[in-house]
Amino acid sequence: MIKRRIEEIVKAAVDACRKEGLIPSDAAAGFEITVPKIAAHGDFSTNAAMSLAAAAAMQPRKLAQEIVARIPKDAPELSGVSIAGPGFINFVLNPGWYLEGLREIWNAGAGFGCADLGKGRKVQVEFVSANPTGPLHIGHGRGAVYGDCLASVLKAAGFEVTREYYVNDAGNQIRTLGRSVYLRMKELCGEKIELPQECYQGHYIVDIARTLRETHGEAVSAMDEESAIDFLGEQAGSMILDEIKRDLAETGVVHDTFFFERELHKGALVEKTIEWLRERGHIYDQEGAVWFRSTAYGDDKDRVLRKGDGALTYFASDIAYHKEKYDRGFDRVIDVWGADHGGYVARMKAAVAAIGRDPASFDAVLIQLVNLIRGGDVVSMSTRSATYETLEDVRREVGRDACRYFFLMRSHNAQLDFDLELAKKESAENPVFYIQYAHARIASIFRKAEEQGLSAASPQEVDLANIDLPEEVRLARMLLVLPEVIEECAVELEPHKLAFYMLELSRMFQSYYSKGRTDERYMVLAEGGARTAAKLYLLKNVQIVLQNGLRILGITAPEAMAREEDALA
RNA sequence: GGGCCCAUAGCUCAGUGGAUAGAGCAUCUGCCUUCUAAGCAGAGGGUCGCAGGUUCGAGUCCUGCUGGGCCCGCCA
Repeated sequence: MIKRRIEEIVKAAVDACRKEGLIPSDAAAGFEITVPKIAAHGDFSTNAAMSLAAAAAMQPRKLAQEIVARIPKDAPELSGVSIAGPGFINFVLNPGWYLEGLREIWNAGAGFGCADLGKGRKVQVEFVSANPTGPLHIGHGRGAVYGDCLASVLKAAGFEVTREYYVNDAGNQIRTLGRSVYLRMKELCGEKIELPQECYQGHYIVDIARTLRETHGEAVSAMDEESAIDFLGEQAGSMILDEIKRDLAETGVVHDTFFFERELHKGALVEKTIEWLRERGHIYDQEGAVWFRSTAYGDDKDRVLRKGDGALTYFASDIAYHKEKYDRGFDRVIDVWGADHGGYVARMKAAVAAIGRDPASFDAVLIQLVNLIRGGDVVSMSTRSATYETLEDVRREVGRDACRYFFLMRSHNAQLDFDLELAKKESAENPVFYIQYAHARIASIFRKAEEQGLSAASPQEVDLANIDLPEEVRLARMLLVLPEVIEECAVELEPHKLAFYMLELSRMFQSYYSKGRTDERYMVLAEGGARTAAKLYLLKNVQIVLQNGLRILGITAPEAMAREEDALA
């Protein structure tokens, strides 16, 4: 990684200063390597002289001179080092070094971009986890795509990742589902019913009732009401879960494991966990209820695990579930929740601490709301009524690729305006289209090249001197940044940065490509000799990076952009 | 009343304690005989919500305020 190399160079120079007593050996080593906003300031910059000036009792610029003096003049990576402003040390890289770096992309191919941040540690990403009581809405969709992409990013960053879906199949909601189906079934039999407000109102309940009536009608009519409701809840829940799985699969989201709350109860794991906590002093009884002392770990109030009526709370199951996660051997646990669960973070962190795990190994990521925009207006969404926008509707309308990209193109902790019209546009305004178009253009050039009997030079035979246009060097440099972007996404749990990177890279390529229209030096297939082979070599690397980035985002990399009229023909 | 999130160009948003705060859309001006113009180049447009503080340096960190979203149950 380029940045790391610069860091090593600066560190060596700073250490040399230390050895000579210019900087006290106990001074904090803190300095940063950054990319200046302004190109004229070079490719990389460090604040080392400024941050160490106080400890060295020197003027920053003076110290900068001392540091620069200890950087080898003949470092192959560098073509220039200068001191600027209040004491920045700026580095201009040797363009040839970037171009040499392309070899790394070519050789790694689909593996380029991977980093070793995770060092094989096991991380579980739990996401979606919607109760199987109805179809997924767009809020679930955002969480699903975020969680999936985060998992891919973590995998690329060197973690061993498991995608998990937690199914609440034991609570009241499943009973309510059972009751809703039960009533609809009676209605189908010609009875006049009244559907209570807390029941699920959607039409899908009627469909499920009809199916279950056909398959299990007789059995159900033989049951008493209570067992019928239980039975129907279980059946309907499993049918809906199948639908959710299909819906997710069509969105490109596939979980490795499904964990059922029922399993916890079967093994009496919730009770066992409460006892486990009790033995360690985290539990007390008060007013007939069993309490968890979460305030001991920073929660603002203690929480009930077993209610006065003897029933376990949802939170009790959650603790048992999370204990079970760690017992399965995960070094790190990430939960992806909707923003409305913000109030649960503190108690869950407390629970992780109480079960003897490092709270820092647990992250609850909150995904903010999605506003659907159609024609400039917010399409309002109400969760309880049957009128909310489903993930499936949106995906069918805009397509899977656009759907995913739009969910990923904003930081998860900011609300997202999802513009349906924009997502459908086939023009540069639509970022998904634009990125895919960049990939398709490259594919098209390669098709043309093949027709002309041309192909990319291999790293062994390419003459890098033929890649000499400033835009080409910039492109090469941009390509080499991918591993750093992925690391950043993984550290900050923010895959949207990859989405932005992809857009920026696409712009860079599209701009370069377009110059070929007016300036032959930029035209890839212009002269057909070693120069063309070198340009194709560069383009091949651009294509690899586009493909790898798109793969992590879960978006297809098309060989050609089919016009709508072509598709119809 | 308390907690979490958000506030940056007309609009949608990037922005790692660094130097002159950036994109896209929209507006205006150019560019098609060429590898896909489904595109490209350029111009204008800013009190980074407000007020303090921390320091060599703050859009970024801290405090207070204003405005908006979500949440605050022995619900799930």
